[in-house]
Amino acid sequence: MSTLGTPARIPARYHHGDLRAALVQRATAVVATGGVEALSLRELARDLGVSHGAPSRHFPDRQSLLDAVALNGFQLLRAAVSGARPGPAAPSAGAVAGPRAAFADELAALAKAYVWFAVQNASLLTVMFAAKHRQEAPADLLAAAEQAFAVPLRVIEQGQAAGEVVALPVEAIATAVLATTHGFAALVAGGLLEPDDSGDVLARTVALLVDGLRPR
Amino acid sequence: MSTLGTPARIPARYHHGDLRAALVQRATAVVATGGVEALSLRELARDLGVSHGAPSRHFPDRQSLLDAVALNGFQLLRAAVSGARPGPAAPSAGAVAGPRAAFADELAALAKAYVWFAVQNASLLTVMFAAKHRQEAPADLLAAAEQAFAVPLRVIEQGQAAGEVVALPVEAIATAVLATTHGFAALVAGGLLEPDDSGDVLARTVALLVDGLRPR
DNA sequence: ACCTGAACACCGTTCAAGT
DNA sequence: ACCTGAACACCGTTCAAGT
Repeated sequence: MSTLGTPARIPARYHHGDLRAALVQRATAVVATGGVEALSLRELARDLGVSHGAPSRHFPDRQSLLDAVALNGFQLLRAAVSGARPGPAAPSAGAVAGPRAAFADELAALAKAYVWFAVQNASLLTVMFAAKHRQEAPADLLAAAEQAFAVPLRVIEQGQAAGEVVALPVEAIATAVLATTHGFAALVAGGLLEPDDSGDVLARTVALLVDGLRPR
Repeated sequence: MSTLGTPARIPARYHHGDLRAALVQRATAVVATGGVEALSLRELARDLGVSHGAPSRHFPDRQSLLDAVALNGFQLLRAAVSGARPGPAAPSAGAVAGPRAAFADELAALAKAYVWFAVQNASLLTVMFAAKHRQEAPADLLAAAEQAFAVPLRVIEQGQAAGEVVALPVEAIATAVLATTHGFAALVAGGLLEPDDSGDVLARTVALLVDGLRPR
C-alpha cells in the first residue's frame, strides 16, 4: 500500500526548517520587549526571511499567534515558579532555619520568583492574561495556565499539613496568596511601586499577609 | 489694551462644539468595550463626523489620546473608590454594627468598589496602567493616579488611630492592601477567578489579609 | 484657531499560483 | 505540505490648503 518507505511525517521544508516554532519564539521576544502593539506579522516574516503570507499557513490570524505566545509564556512562568526554593542565603547570618523550611519562607520564595518573572516579562504577562480572558481561548492555553497556577497549591497544602496555615479550604487561601502576589507584580509592572530589586518590600508584604494586619 | 470685550478664550468652532472632549469620551467608551486594539482614530473621526485628520489638532498621535483616556480613567476610578462606604445592608440580619464601622468593613467596602470598577472596566484599567508605566507619561496623568491610590491611605490611618491596625508604616500596609485588592481584580479580569457577583469571595480574601494566614 | 483632503508608508488577510 | 506574490481594504501620520 505504502510507497517505498517515504515518510509522510517529515516532508522536506524547502524554505524554512521550522517556521512555526521560529514565529512563536521571535514573537514572544518581540512582545516581551515592546508589547502587543510592537508585533507585526509582516515584520516578523521579514526578519525570518519568508514572504509576508507565509505565517498564515501556521497561524490563521494575528490572534492565534498571540495565543501561541501566551501558551509559551505560561510554560515559562510555570518553569520559573516550579524551581523556586527558599534561598540558602535568605537570612542575614548563619543557618538559623528550622528542621525544614517554614511555610512563610516557601511562600516568600514563590512570590519572589513570580514577581521576578512578571517584572522581567510585564508585556508578556499582559498578553498571557488577555489571551486567557478571551471567550474562544483554546483548551491547551487554559490548561497551561492552570498548571502554572497550581504550583502554589502544593506549598499551601504542605503548610497546612505542618500546622502553619489555618485550616480553611485551600482555594480560599490560594486566592489570597495569588491576589497579593500577582497584585504586587502588577503594581511594580504598572509603575505604582518601585522595582524592589532587593525583594525586601515584597518580603514585608508577604509577612503582612501571613501575620495579618491586626495589632499584635 | 484689549479689544471691545471680544473673548479670545471661546473662539467659534465652526465644525464641532468640543471635539477634544468628544474624542476622549468616545475613545474611553471604545477602549472600555473592546480594548486598545479596537481604537481607531479614523473610525473615531468618522463616528464624530469630522475628517480623519481633525483629531491630530488635539492629539498629536494615538498614544496621547490614550494618555487622555487613561487620565479620564483614573478620575473615574477615584470617584468610584471615594464614594465607597460599608453598606448598611452588609450583615445578613439587623444593625449589629458597632458604634462606628470597623476597619475591616471599611477596607472590604473599598476593595469591593475597586474590584467592581476593575471588572466593569478591565480594558480601561489595562490602558491606565500601561499609560502610567510609559517613560514619557505626562505629569497630570501621574498626579491623577496618585490621587486615586491615595484614597485607601486615609482608611488605613484611621484604622491605626482606632488601634485596629498594626503600627507599621502606612506605606507598607497600603502596599499589601493595594496588592491584594488590585491582584484580586486582575485575577477576575483575567479569568483566573469567577466574577464573584456576591462579593463573598472578595470579603473572605480581605478577611484573610486582615487576620493573617496563620492558625488561630 | 480649527478643519479638510490628498499623499505616504505601513498594516492584516485572502488567494491563485508555484515547488 | 509549504511558500510566494499580487491584491484588497484598512491603518496612523503629515501637510498644504481652505474658512
